Amino acid sequence: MLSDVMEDYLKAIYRLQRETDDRIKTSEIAAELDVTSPTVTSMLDKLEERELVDREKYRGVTLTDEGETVALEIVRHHRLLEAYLTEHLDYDWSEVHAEADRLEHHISEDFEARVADALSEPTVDPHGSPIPSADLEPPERPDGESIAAFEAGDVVTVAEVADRDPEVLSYLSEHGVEPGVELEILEIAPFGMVTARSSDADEPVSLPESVATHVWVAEPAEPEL
Amino acid sequence: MLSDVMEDYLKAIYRLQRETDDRIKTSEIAAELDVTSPTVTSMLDKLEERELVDREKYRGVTLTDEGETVALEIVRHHRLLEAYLTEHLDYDWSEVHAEADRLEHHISEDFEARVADALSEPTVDPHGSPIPSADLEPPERPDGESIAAFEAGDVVTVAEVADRDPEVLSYLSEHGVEPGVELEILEIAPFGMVTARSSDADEPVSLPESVATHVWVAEPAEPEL
DNA sequence: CTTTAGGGTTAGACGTGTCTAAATCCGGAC
DNA sequence: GTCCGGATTTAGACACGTCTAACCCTAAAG
Repeated sequence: MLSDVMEDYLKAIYRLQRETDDRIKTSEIAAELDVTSPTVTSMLDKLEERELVDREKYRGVTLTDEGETVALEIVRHHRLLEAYLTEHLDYDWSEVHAEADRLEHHISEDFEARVADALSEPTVDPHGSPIPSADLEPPERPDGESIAAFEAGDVVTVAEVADRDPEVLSYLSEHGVEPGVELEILEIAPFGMVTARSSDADEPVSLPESVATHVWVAEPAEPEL
Repeated sequence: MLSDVMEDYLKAIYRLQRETDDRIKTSEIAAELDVTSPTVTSMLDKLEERELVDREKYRGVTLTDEGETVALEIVRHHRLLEAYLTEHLDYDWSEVHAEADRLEHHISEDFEARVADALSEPTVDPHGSPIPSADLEPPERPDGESIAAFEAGDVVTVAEVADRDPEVLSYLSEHGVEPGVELEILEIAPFGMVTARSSDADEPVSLPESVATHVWVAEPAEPEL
């Protein structure tokens, strides 16, 4: 049996691994979870002991298959909960993250199944992030691009908004930037700020680079399913 | 901020207080929570420190008003969750206790409000237990009687089934003993076993005293609401 | 009033997860 | 090839919640 905290570390490593594709360093995990480096080191000792991570001292960790499975289970819980909260309890997609973070460790397999069933086995959460399937097979990396990679004049469809800050999300929500909308890129400023017009808003919206890189678009020739 | 564990102690004391109406002894709490007496003593130190319980060393505790409010909040969470799970996620009333026990500490006030709203502010949970109101005022003790207090020939309406063992509950459920049904008392055996016929089952059912005392009936002349 | 059985509390330990301070390692700069 | 700065790990402490063993209080029996 794993503690909630261990699950949080595995989830954090999983997320970082998705982003960087490299060994994950102590300090990255520390930043992600808002703890100090020695705390991370001691937890990595325990996770290595349990063969949930592969470790090279001083050079970071990667998840073992078993560690990845645990992480996927938590991510599945998290995203199913987010989807359920928006669909059935009237939450806005910008609000669900914190609630899901608190509940994800405490639901039973039975609960998970009933929620998945109530939602007809959804494949993406309200942010457009893929929900791991019930068998917890590692999903394909669905490679899209951030809107920061496009140019003025391009028109793209938002697939995923990969931010977790509710302030940012609620701003995006209010300005028509959410999964499914079309965005016409109006300008990419030299310092990375993206200005775009949403099919879902009257006024254009400008996003600093740090936010724009979290707004993802599926590959160009992706037909609607 | 209180820990989950502290909340569990307060909930346990609250429940015991409802039953016995007396100072609650260390050993009772220990039995309720399945921990040892010294563990309870040290937790009582902390709860007293925070003025959540009134304590007389060697003679037990009672909840302070503040402690009772915390307990009511947890009980409200628990019972709302039970109601929600049966109403919206297709759980049987005999299965919901364990799930609610795990979730009750981890839902936000917002979540609580949305669930209550989705259920239209319910006043009883699926076991017939009263759900504390949102203002957390201590509810009246709704004094009913256990079916063990009746005699052969009496016909009563089940108001509450105050057991938490899922095995017992599922047995009762299968034999037609649940809140709302009518029970014709057929026999009270000398050792306390109650045999009754449910309006909701073909065969009579016999309940040992330990179970029968958990099946409650509202006061005699209670009109249906 | 005294004794005593049984429950309550104290003492001391342990595992978890966290911290700060100190020591140590790695890798890039020169 | 050596050195140094920044990151990592080690060392040691602490709060929490739990335990066992030992001690002590209360209340009931006589």
